Amino acid sequence: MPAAARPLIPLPAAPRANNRLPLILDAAARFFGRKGFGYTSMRDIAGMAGMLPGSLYYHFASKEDLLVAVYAEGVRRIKVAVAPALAAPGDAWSRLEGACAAHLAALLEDSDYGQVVIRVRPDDAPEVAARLVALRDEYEQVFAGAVQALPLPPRTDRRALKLMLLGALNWSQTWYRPGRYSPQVLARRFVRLLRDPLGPDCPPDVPHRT
Amino acid sequence: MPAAARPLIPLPAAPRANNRLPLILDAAARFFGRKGFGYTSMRDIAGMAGMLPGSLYYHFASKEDLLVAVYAEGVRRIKVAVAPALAAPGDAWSRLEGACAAHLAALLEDSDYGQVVIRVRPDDAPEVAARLVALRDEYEQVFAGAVQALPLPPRTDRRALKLMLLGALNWSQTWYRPGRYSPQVLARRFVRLLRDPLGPDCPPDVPHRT
DNA sequence: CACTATACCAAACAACCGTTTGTTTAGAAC
DNA sequence: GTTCTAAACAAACGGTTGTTTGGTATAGTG
Repeated sequence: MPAAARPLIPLPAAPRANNRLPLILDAAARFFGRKGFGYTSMRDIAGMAGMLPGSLYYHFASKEDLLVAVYAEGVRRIKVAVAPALAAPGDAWSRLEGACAAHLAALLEDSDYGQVVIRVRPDDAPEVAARLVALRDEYEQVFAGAVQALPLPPRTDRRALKLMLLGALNWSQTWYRPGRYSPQVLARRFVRLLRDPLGPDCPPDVPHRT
Repeated sequence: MPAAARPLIPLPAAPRANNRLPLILDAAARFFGRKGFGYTSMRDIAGMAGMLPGSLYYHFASKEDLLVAVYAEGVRRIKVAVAPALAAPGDAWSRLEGACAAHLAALLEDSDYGQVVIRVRPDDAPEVAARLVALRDEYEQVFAGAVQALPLPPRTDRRALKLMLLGALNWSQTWYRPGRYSPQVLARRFVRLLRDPLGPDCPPDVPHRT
């Protein structure tokens, strides 16, 4: 590449300053996350973004394509939120707890994008269902890694453990109301229920460093 | 009111023999459970019941009222399925396991009614949301009883335990495919993950009677 | 047999849906 | 200043939605 004073090719067309695309994504995320995909109309989204319904189709070919964009951003944000917890110092259990707390925070408090990933079922958008599943799997493998890193008794069903924990976390969206449990407290309770013995064979007074 | 040989008032009108109301409920349950409330049209339901859309309104005043009927029947069936497990002999842990297995079976395999209760969010039908929540709570209290009966270490957060377990069970609807895990196996794995110690402070070789 | 409420059909209603089409505006490039 | 294009507007499209209305066959009762 010879260093020209100015590029011959104008660089994929400089985007305009007042690009309202992120505004559309935000509006879509809000509605998709709170009302669901099927219950949200393009008019809802356009209205919140301050545009007309038809204008959305300049940016996205269809409602389902718009969902994919929001969904992908949601997965990206959850991954970004969870990543530092997975790289934190300490033992594998506390890292898992941190990941759960971050997962919950991204899901329940931080933004609407995370809620979309959990709430919207891929089947709701049949045309792009496969892509949504792939995006979700992408994240779940990250989470599965945290479970894999645990020092567990041999012959423990780690898959069941992952399914159980992730299910409990995701379902919290249906009953969570701000105030009672914070994501941090909830994550600690859940992980502790798994790590510490509850059965009658193991005495409850085993000390733990918290 | 003079005691006549036969009642003067014809007794709330004897229902006709060929009453297709259960057929409507079955069709509605199937669609609500598999596609969701908003994605199901009255024409879908009427078509499967072999009727015209308008005919449904003889039996139900609105789509949301129809949902309430299906939802109530779903809750009833889950309760009926779980009840024997809660009354079974044995310790509280095995009773909880049985309840989880029954809950899962009603949710994943038995019929469409159970799926409706888990899948349909009360907010999807705003007009009757309160009634749906009340119905769901009705069952959850039954389940909470099973958790309450567990012999747990003092200061255990039983509410968190209930939320975690019920969340894990309900979320299974999103990933469950017949074949890999059976409801019985899954319930056993989940309960065992809670009962048995996983943490490093308690040795894994503690024997359990299964 | 006559009567009445039941359980449906047939057809339409207004509202809303996702999407398309043609046109206009605003900013950058030459 | 002209040209080009990104980014919007304005208005409609056909189709589907939940629901209503009016009529009708039928089964059970007196």
